[in-house]
Amino acid sequence: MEEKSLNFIEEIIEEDLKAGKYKTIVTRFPPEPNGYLHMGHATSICLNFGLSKKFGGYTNLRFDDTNPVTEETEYVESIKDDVRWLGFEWKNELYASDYFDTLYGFAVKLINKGLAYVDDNSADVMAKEKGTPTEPGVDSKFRSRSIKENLQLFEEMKAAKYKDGERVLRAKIDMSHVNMLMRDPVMYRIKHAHHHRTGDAWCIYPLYDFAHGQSDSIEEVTHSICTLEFVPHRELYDWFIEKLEIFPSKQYEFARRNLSYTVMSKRKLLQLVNEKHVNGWDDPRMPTISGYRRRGYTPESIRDFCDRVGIAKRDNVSDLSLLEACVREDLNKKALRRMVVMEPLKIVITNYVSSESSVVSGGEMLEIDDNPTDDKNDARKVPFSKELYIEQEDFMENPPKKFFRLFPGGMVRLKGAYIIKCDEVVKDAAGNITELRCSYIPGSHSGNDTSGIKVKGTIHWVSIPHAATAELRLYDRLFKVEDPQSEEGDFKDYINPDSLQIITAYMEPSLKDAQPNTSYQFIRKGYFYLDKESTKEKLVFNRTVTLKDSFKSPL
RNA sequence: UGUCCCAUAGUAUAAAGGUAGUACGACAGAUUUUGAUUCUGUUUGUCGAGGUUCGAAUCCUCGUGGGACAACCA
Repeated sequence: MEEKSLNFIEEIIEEDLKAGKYKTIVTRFPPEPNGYLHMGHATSICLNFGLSKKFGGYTNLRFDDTNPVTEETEYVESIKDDVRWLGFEWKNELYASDYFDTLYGFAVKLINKGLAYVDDNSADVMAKEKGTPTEPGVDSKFRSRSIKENLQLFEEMKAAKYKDGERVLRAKIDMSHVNMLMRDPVMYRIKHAHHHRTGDAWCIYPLYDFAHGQSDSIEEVTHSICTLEFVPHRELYDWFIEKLEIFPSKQYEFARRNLSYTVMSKRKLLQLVNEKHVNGWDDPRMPTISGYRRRGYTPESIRDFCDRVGIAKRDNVSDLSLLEACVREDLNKKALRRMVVMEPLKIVITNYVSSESSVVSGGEMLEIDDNPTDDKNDARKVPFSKELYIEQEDFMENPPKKFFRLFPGGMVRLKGAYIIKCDEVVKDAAGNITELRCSYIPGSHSGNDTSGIKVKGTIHWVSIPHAATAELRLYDRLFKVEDPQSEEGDFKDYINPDSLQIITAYMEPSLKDAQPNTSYQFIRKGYFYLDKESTKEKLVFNRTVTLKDSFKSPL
């Protein structure tokens, strides 16, 4: 068996295990519940859960809920749904807020060690004293407070004696440290805000740097994996763990996953939602997991995508076409084939007379495969009649060379039915084509063709008297440019105004019973999936992705 | 004019000092009752300059380019 090469994190883990550093590895997926999960999170989820699965161990789901003003239970629920949907099971469901007591104790410990102090300065003053990346900062005048005074003030902060912003607790490290994060970072701030889980029990909340690593340590996370922007935090992460003398979790960073023709930061996605450029977090155009789910992507295809893309430490923008290739590959195996006409052109088969044994009025029932790539050979019945719709684009009055479809005097096969010939083009007074009059070749019945005629093209069709209708939502890329965030100006200037097109289509009647959570391939058109807004009376389908189309229109 | 991270086909990712490979894309052809699928083939790459070495994508130095860092966000 061929061994797949390891990525750099897998290599680290393998070495750690070989060296006996850990008996078993523990990872965690630590979202802040302040938005919906997107494809970047999917990468992180696949990585973290994949690692513990591969090397033995487990993964916790931990909500990094240390900022009560941005976090909501709605987000917690959606995050859990998304992780489950992707196919992963966490060992423990945990919250940073579970550790507020412990964290408070850690802070007291540092004060007692003379490694933390209460600062009364305003945020402005502190920012000024902090210096810049090239200039050292200066010590706060409160830096030398006694341990006793710090202890008392910190307790008073907790006891709601002060207003927001009046005081903070800072680590005492080094105001001229080359790493800005080591210049006495704030550990606790006062926020008289309602927390989604702890309610009003607290009015001081730890900041990321005094919560994340500590939570990792409490859970004995062995490999704490995050994205590259946290590289400068690692030094502080290690400092707190060392001074607190707690379990030495280790942080490793990889490059955030970007996708072409979209944006991938919660802040930007939130803007798209709030400013109504899309219809909510699960709008099928969004790169959110819930958006992809609603659009008809499968968890398998997203996992496959994450797998194929891999991880590394350099900035990247993955090709949307790879994601699309992944869904197509998965859906090609699973999707039921159906015929749907999106831009109808009426044809009348002048010489067609329904057989006497016909089970449908004015026509006959034909049996057509559900999925030719499948050896189950399931099929459904499709009514055929004298009046049909075909796609407008499947007919050209003056066809170029290599046009395999219908044209005056030309022949095509109707999928699963007969070969027809176009005899006459009917136009209205304005010269628009309103109808085609065709004749069928009697011996050309699908499956037992005795006509001896070979045609180059096969097109799909729908019987007009039997057709059902549905709304089709056709999605295109959300942005006009590959990497909207690296363009000049506001990323929203690059929104694709045509990212959603809504049409009414004519469907073969079997689709009246279309099921939710089922992918259909509308033959020659793409993969479709019932939307959550669909009803019995009005069917609504989302186009998951088009079929690959190598037909080059000569125009 | 600081510190840190990064640099391999168009994109993404391998090659742990020893033949630069894979996937997607693009292009061409075969098959096809979906111009789909499937199959075959083609295309394109180690940021630059030095150094170490029998041998460098890999190690070192200096450049160049991109990114991160000055929130009481995460």
